[in-house]
Amino acid sequence: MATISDVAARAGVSRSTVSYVLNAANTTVRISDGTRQRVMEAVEELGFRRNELARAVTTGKSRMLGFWVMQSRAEPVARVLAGAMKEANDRGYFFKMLGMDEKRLDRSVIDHCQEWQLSGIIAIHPPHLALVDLYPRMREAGISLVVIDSQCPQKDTPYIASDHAEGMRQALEHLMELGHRRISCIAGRPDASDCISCERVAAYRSVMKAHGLGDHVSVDYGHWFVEEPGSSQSLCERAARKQLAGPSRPTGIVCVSDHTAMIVTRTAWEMGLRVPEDVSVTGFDNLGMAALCYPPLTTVAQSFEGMGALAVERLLNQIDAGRNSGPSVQERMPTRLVVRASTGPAPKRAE
Amino acid sequence: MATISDVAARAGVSRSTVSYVLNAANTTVRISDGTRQRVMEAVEELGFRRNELARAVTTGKSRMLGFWVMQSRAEPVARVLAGAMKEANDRGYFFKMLGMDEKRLDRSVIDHCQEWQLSGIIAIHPPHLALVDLYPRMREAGISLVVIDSQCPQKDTPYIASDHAEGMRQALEHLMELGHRRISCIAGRPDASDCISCERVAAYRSVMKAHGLGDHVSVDYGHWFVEEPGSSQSLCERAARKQLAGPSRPTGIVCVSDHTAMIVTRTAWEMGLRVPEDVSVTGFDNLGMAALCYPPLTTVAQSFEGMGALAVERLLNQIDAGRNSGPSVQERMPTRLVVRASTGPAPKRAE
DNA sequence: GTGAAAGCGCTAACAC
DNA sequence: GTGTTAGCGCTTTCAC
Repeated sequence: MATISDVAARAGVSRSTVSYVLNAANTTVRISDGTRQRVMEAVEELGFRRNELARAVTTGKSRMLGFWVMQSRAEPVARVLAGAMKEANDRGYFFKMLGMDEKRLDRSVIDHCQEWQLSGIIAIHPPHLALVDLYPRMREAGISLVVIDSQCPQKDTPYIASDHAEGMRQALEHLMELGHRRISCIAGRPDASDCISCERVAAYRSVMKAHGLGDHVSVDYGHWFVEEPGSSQSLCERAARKQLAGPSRPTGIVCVSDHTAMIVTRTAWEMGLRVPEDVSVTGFDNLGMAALCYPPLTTVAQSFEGMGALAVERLLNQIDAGRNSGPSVQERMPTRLVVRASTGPAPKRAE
Repeated sequence: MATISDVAARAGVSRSTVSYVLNAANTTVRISDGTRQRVMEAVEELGFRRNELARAVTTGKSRMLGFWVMQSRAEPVARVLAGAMKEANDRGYFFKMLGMDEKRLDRSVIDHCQEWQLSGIIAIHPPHLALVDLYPRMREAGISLVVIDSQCPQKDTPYIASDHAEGMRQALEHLMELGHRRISCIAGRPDASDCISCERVAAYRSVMKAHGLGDHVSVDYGHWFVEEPGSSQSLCERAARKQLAGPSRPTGIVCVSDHTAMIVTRTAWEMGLRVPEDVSVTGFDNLGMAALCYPPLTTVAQSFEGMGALAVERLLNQIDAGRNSGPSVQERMPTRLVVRASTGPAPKRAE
């Protein structure tokens, strides 16, 4: 590999001159057109590629960001990452992958950031405990952080998530417009740390109350998302069976995730109930499968790609602002209701 | 950030001594326990973290691998990445993300590898054209490459994919054991470049023939996988409707992907056919949704994580072997049939 | 066993 | 405008 010295020699100039023409954008130094020509030609002829590693050492900026993922939910993670990468690449940054289903890295994330001079990291749904421990230390170490979709983030942690409450409201009001009044909810596991689900459930309760349907509020708990399908389903299924049994069953069920909604739908079929004729079901996420299943799922779409892109924007702002950046913000991405075929008019039933 | 010099000063030794104790594993030089003690204490007290960037510059090895993804199919990509990362981390390597849905990087992949001293890259389903162009140049540049699941890889490209033929055989023989004889196939788009689908279809044909069912061979084409559900479904759906119409319809349908199978199943429901009572359906992939839909999908599981891990192993072997590595291999990962509820005994019907 | 010194490839303050 | 020089943080050869 040709180095900058080789280029300098070939062009008959000094190394710094070469560096200047290479960094034309970042420097005030002006190089004459003739020299620049010769340098560029030499670069071309030698197939020279600048060593970004060395560059990062001298400048102290690696232009690498970390992407830290715990508990991978495959599709959302991939989509957030895709959105983040697109935005980062546009700005000349790249991602180094950290974590990904690892309970923890062998050396801590902070060590890793320091060793690799990472400017900052995006952490996607880190568990509460990991975050409580980590964030103050990162702050102290001067490493920027933006969290996506964590469980119970502390109030001062820069944080991006969907507007769960708004999403839930969209789903509920959609059902209400279709005439549903008896609407129940199937939520994530009742685990206190699971705030994403909690937020949605809280919204369910308050929207129901606001529409004078407080008496119909009914929440049961399944699993939040599924890694190993086996056991997880049964919890959700049990919740669904419980709610769907008997004549006073709900006419609509809002679920806190597409996974949950799929299981609820399946359970309904298995119980001889038709969706949406007998019971309408809504999901939350709008994963790929939502469009494919039968009936195609009415669900609240999250903009995973959008969250990724926004996270990068916030992260880079933070980095540019230096370590004494302004007060960190928590932001909510708008959700969008996607109406498909799993919801329909409320059946007329004796109550 | 403390540097190695700070540590040296504090421990009262030279910088090289510090470097030696830090690299105890890689060097033959032995340091006395006393000195090592003092150095380690200094490291501790100063909270010293070695600058891996600088280290990479001097050694010329970045211990970073590239993960290049085109045309993201979210879940498979995420799972391959997870498997690859686990393996890489165990060996002290990390991934820098390249591509991800970008049609191409602004600077070419090769430039990027050279600039960042990447030891090698994993490319997941790169399009045929990209690969044809790229591989020889990478070879020339001395950058190792392992391809996962490409369309039509050249024979000399190190390549890992599922044993599609074996997987298709598993699905077919499962149906045959259940008494099915009239088994049709729904494949990816008839696009010539789509060899993954082609391999499965070819296997379908040959297994059918081998069992004396050549007369029942029937292939129709939908979309291979779905990014934007809207239009894609209709193709698959049309194929399914065509096959399922009339009394001489197949009793079993093998699909080349879970996506396809979901659509076929849905179409069957919509046509008033029951799955599996009237028609059995198999998928291919075993994505998360396969366990959640109704009925839960019998499908051929691919070990995405396994492919990722194996790719890393092969890549690192290649890297260790130097640029004149042995003949590159193409490997097949075993598949595993997961029997769920979308398949059942063939219905007795007048033929 | 330890240190001095040269080097990795690049940037940037300073001179001319 | 361009070159000289020092420096980024680390590794590694070579003496002692």
